[in-house]
Amino acid sequence: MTRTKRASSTDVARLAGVSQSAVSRAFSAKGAISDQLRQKVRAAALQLGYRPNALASSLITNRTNMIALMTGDIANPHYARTINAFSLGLQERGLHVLLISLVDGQKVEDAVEEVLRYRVDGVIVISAALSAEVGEACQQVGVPVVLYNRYVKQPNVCSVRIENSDGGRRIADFLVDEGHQRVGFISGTPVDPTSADREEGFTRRIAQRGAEIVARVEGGFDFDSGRSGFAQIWTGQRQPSAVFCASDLMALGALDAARHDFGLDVPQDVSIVGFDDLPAAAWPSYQLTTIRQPVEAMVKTGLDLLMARINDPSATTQTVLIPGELVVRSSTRTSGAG
Amino acid sequence: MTRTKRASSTDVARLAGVSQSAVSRAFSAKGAISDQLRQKVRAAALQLGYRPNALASSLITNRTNMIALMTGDIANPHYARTINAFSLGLQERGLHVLLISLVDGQKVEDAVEEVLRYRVDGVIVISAALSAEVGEACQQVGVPVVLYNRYVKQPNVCSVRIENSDGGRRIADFLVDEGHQRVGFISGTPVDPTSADREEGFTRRIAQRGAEIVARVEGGFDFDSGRSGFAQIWTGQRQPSAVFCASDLMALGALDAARHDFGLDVPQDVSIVGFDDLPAAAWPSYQLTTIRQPVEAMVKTGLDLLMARINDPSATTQTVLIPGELVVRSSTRTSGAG
DNA sequence: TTGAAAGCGGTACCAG
DNA sequence: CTGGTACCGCTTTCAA
Repeated sequence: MTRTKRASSTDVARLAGVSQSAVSRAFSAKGAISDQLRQKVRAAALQLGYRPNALASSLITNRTNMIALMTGDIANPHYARTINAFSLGLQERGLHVLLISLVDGQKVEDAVEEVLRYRVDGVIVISAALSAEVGEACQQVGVPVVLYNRYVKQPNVCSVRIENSDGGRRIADFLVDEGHQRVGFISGTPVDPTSADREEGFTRRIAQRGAEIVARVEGGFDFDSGRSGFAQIWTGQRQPSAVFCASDLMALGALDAARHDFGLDVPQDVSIVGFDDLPAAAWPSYQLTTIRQPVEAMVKTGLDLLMARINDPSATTQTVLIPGELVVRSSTRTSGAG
Repeated sequence: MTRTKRASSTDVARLAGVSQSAVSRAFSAKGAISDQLRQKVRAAALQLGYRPNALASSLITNRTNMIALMTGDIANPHYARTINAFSLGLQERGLHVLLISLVDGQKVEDAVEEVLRYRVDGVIVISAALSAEVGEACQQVGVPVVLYNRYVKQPNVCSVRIENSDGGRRIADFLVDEGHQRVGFISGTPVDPTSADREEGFTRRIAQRGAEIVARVEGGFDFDSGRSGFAQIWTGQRQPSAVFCASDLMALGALDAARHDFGLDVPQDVSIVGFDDLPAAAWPSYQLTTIRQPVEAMVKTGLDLLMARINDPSATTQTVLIPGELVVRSSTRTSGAG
């Protein structure tokens, strides 16, 4: 019984002996229709395996109930949990997710162009890769955009992000408080403002406190770059007593490098700090000191901003900054003095 | 200049002084149209910020170029990398991803129902949660389905999966070869056939080889259940010399429990084996012996199956079994004898 | 409440 | 190659 063509509202109407309007009303929540008629329609629909075509209706309602989620590498656990939270949150709100993975070399504009063809009701940008062009293009066609942990000097684009600079500052304070005077830093992808901001706050405060950054290497936010970054630092001219990595994943790599590639004792020989508070940061093997990103809260905020704009496109745009929380575990030395 | 209404092909046609058909052709790859006309149309389109409405065209072409990806917990690294691979592969093929996260309590049928409204060209099921109903519903409306690491006794549904039973068998052989006689097992979610198959192959072969399963606990595929599962095993009546966990994530938890909660030496005191070969399995802290799932190859196969069915719905359905590969690292003891 | 008819934004067939 | 026209499946006035 393979049917090559799906039943349409016309088919249902014919079978039920009612008008097409009746079918439409039977499936719409606020349709003014008698129970009796609705029953009849539903029965016919069931018999034909009819399901309303959401795309056809979008044509007239101007709502697709689809939101584009533009992301970077999903395999990166930080993105993974963010996507997960957004995906669940959107579904709870009755929206569907059009997932776009930005590939490294890919032209961002093309991806946006593509998405706009699908008439999504909104766009959420999580990726590290894009920014201004997107806001531009979407704004022109009136599609609300929310930037997650990104920002752009553009008006009319909402964003939520963690206080990166402040996070870096807290880590600097913490390390100096614990007696560190020579520290190192492993950055994320060079172009990423997230990494830059964390570094800025860190660097500035380290200097203010009279400590010194004796090594800095460029990483790429992934495990391996943390591992090789640490190696580069440790084999360099001056060895720091603590290394701050711009992301947890890199910190895990750095920690493993310290322990397993160099046979060091962490935190006695060197302290390691990350940023994000991934689940793995709490695993017994790592016990990483880090800045916690309250993902749930951030995602909720992002969704609220998006929904607000969708429901009222003229609503003022907002930028919400969310403070991180220093989570001290045992990858960092605690000074005897307290 | 915020426009509340987007330009349509009619608008472009009017501005360019051409027919609507011309606009359509100008944006379709195989449109028989002169370069000159195309230029003119494109210019007008650019001026109006026009983009073809993919949804409207789907109405007539019966193709949306959207594929539903139904998944479980994205935060689980195993799912994350699978989704990543599918997402990239689909994009390469010019398809878009409608991402559906199955929530635990959620009725699967509802999710499918929802997806079918969007007229996706195909469905890929990665989740642990669903199976038969989906195939049923989709098949009735002629939407190709591919099951990833799932199966169902249903005809007309394609699937790819790793040889779970065989993987369990190989691990049993490996452990016995290395001199283990008393082993333990931590399962995944009880209802999951993936876990059951791995266990079946493992258990049977362990018995065949004259070794013994001295402990078995139920886990849930996550880190914590591996950790607590190991604790349960180790504090039980008889301690095994090796524990096989139905997934890597659980194995990492078990390994951490052994080392950090019980102060054991892995692999001297106890060997730990997982299944999946997550990136983390290769991290220096873990060095987990496991069965590698060739994710890229499996996903490619899944996509090929899906595309074949989309292009020819009458194509015969296939089930592809892909063998896993035993990856021996240092979480397992190597017998001196070799 | 119910039905008829006019589109929503495109595509495809047809004649020229 | 180009334009006219019917129609995809649904929602939404507007009358009845």
